[in-house]
Amino acid sequence: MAKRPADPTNGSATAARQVPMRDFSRSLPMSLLRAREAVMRQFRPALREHGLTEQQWRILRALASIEAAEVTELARTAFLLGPSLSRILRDLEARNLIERKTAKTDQRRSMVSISKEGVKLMASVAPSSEAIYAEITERFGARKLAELQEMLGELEFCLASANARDEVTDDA
Amino acid sequence: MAKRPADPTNGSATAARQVPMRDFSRSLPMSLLRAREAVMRQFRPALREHGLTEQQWRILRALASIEAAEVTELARTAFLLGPSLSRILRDLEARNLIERKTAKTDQRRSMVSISKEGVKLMASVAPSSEAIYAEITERFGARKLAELQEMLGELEFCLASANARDEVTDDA
DNA sequence: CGGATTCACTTAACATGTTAAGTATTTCCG
DNA sequence: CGGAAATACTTAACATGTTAAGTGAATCCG
Repeated sequence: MAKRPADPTNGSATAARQVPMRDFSRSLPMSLLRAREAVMRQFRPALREHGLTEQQWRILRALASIEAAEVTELARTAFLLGPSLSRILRDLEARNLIERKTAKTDQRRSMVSISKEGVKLMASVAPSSEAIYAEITERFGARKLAELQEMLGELEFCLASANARDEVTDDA
Repeated sequence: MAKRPADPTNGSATAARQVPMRDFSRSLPMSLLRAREAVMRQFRPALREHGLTEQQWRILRALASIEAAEVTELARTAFLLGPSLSRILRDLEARNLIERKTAKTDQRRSMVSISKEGVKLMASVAPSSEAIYAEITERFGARKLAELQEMLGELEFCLASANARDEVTDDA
């Protein structure tokens, strides 16, 4: 097994047709997607062993660091859309990994927090998670990793402002 | 609107509980996820105008550059899993954007190619797609973009070999 | 006060991601 | 030749991504 990137079908012999365009495999979205997938492939097995998906793990991690949070705030922190979060919270609550109670001052808001069981589960996963992260850091190089994260942050930032401009154009 | 990263709830006042761990928002998977999302957010509206999802667009692009391909080959090129690709091809075929015919030498294989309509659709989307890519390049800087892609490629590469090792360990 | 808005979610609906199982075909090999 | 194993998909099942619509509670204002 273990397919290498050296397969004949992807050779350079495929002439561009009508639309030149950047070589597909080198587009930025593809690069980001593949890099992320390569990283997550390292983590998924460990999470799976504990019955957690990547997103559930994100939520638990977020909750563990901020004590309690409203759903909207949690969505922003864990970078999930509302509907996804709604479903996942329902499931995590059913598994007793989180707790919810509606805020007293505002009945619309619901405060989410990690449960004792949730903390315990986190504690059991964290070591392997950290080990995997450490291995990635070692393989790729700590300095390069920091550089990469820096660049990713800049990319995000300079595209975020592009959206703000769109909002201005919207008020026609 | 246009929420800035400066919200009080994420302040530095939240003491770590029991599991220190890296600050959540700075984990590599999150950085990659957010960067990619920032990029795709630029493209999605244009694709949507033409009734295409990101994945459908990936497939059309891949097909346009390689003439005809087997499903497995296409999956590798467009970086999609088999089941996803199966569904999408079914839909694209129903919309007459692609064509399929089983290979003569091997009845299991099916050769996929882009249809005349598919080419036409691509031609109508490509300009705005290229324009968006150009704007991203300008905002972020062409040189930095190249550097970023280089690093992403390296990351992918050095993690790919990690899997090969796992396979060796599997044969117990 | 009270209807219109806004807000904080939740549901719904459809598309994809992910893993496992199923199907048909081909190849291996005894 | 013929059954076991491998191959190339496809289906199934469940979880998430994404957009739109729905619901109940708070707020704005007239």
